[in-house]
Amino acid sequence: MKKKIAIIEDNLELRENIEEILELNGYDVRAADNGRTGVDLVNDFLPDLVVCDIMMPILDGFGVLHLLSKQPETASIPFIFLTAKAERHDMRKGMEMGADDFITKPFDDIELISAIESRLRKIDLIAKPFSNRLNAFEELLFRRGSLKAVESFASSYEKREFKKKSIVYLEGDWPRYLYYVKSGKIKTFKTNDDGKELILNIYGEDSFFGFTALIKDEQMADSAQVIEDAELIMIPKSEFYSIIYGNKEVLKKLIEILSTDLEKQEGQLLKMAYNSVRKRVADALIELIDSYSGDLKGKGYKIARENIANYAGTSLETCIRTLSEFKENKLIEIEGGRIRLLDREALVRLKI
Amino acid sequence: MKKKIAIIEDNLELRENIEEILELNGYDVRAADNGRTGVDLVNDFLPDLVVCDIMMPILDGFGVLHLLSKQPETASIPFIFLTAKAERHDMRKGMEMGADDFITKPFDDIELISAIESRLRKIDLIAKPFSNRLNAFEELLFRRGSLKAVESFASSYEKREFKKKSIVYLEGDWPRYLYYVKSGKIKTFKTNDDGKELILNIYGEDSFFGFTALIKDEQMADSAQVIEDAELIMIPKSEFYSIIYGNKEVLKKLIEILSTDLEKQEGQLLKMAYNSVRKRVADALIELIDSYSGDLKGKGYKIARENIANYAGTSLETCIRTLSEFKENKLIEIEGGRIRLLDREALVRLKI
DNA sequence: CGTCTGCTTGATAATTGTCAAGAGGCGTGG
DNA sequence: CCACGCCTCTTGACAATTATCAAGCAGACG
Repeated sequence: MKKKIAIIEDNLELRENIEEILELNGYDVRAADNGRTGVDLVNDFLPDLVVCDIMMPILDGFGVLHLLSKQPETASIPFIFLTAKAERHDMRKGMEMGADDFITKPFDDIELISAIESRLRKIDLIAKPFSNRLNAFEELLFRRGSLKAVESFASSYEKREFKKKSIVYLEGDWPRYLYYVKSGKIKTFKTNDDGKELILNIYGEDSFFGFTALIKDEQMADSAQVIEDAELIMIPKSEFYSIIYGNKEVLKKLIEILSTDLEKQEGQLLKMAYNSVRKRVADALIELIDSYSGDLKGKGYKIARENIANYAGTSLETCIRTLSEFKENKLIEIEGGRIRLLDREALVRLKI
Repeated sequence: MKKKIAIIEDNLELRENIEEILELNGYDVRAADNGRTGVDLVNDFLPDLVVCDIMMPILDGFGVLHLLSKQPETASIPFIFLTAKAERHDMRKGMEMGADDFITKPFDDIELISAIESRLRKIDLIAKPFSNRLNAFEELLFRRGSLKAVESFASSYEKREFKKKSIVYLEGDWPRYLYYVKSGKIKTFKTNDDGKELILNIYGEDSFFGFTALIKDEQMADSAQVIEDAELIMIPKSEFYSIIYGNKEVLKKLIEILSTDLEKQEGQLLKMAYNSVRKRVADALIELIDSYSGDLKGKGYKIARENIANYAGTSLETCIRTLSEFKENKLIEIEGGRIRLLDREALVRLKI
């Protein structure tokens, strides 16, 4: 599908000129001739990018940017200013307000197109739907090489294989890497004074872990252990910082990820406080099986009882007893230690 | 104390000129004459701001910025590029890499100083120590007016008074404001299917709440209720977005805040799973009393038992029984319903 | 003065953890 | 190939913890 671009420019000649250039380059273009109609156009057209003059009658470029950045639907549309020769003052103001780029008049076709393409390419990397929680982030990390921003960016990161049960890091370690799971499964957990373990997360293929400690540059607050032979890509701390702090879009994504996690954990907390063991075990089972998705569906899942117990925050024996109950109630089936769901819905909706 | 500025510039005349200007303006200035020594200088001197030429032999300005942004200690030092006339290409590249401003040669004293001061002022707002979790963020929000970025920024937000027990918002509402507590106390909580309530947070004077839902623009995941007559300042959604998304520094702060919260909640989860009611009640009591800090120290704190119970995730009666135990053990004192800590340390360190 | 609300204690039942012991599977070394 | 030890899974018995229902008491308030 054609990319949509909105142009806001009061000068007729210039406006038509830009429209023509962009249409020739295969974009779907609409234009407005002042700030106010421009804002309406953007709200209506929801373009992939806005090119906007700064000096305009009625509502100037800054006003347009301000209005658009107030609405979540339009806040993240890339915004390129047109400015009559680089006025530092304007530039500074625009940057502070969140403009993405500047094109100074007069400009030629190539300049215009290259500025637009560079910006669209960049937004493409991060605008992917948020289905797999870290997809966008990942793309940004791994495709970054192709943007050849700086030569010294190592194109390949360290890759290591970890055997089942081996420790990736321990609570209290200083963070040195961001980890990306290429294959296998990792659990992160915390241990209390009595040595009881609570699993916080299970990371399967294609996910990142270990960034909270990196962000704060503090000791790890949890431990990570392999529960299925894994291959991890380790992105060094320094790379992580330059990726994170260099780019506003990555920061935004990261904020979304963190607040999603936060909400999820609030839910967990409520469950842990008041749900019966029965419900907690059911939830843990569902969560674990989902994170094992695509394994051995026919035969059922081989999941260590201890992991279920530690995820549900209960003792091993109680957990096993509850599983036996589920078995009697025909909710699950156990065969050779492998668990198969018979009535997933009932497990999810469990009343008591 | 004098602000420290590092200058990296290969041209002798220009370098000495800048040094002189800045020293006359009361800064503590050091200079390096190429990129490599410049990086060493910054690592050593840890300035409040770096002014750096782009075109230099040995290691150019981009290289310097890249190296500095890899190290957490130097990643957030404001970075101003000197560039020979606004080359759009360089500017774009620099912005992508995280430069904060550009000064184009030739420039006069006023330009240089104003760029530096504007940047330092901005960083000052957010660089405050992170003692009260949201102080920095707050400053940014409320002082923003003084930066007079855009006239249309309303200088005063809606302010409302809430009586004890009144509801600020309910789980499932759509977010419309970011809330700032000017006085009083608010609790946020979730309710499970049986109607049991778990308190997630207590917000006292000078703190913000309600932003997770705003960030994701989704329905509220918790409810908020007043537990002590409160005065709330309500920052409309649209303002929130333009503040958040317009500024990289705010984004960074927000990430820190979120990951701190996330870590704290992981700890909570562990406690909720395995700690005895005794420990949970002790923790809840400490947390609540801390959030009531500065109230009526001498007489003890008037805290509803129900709130302690809901924070600890236990039944009201059990909570009261546990408090009675604490009283017998001389850990606390209860007089006219007011609770006073006698042995805070013992409560914190409680074994069983 | 009555009524309401919040705090406290008692009795009892339900839930969950702990200790103990046995069954079955799996790999290893003889 | 088999026996052995080790590990995980499972069940039983019992004790400890915690919730629930019920009732009384004190202070606040109209």
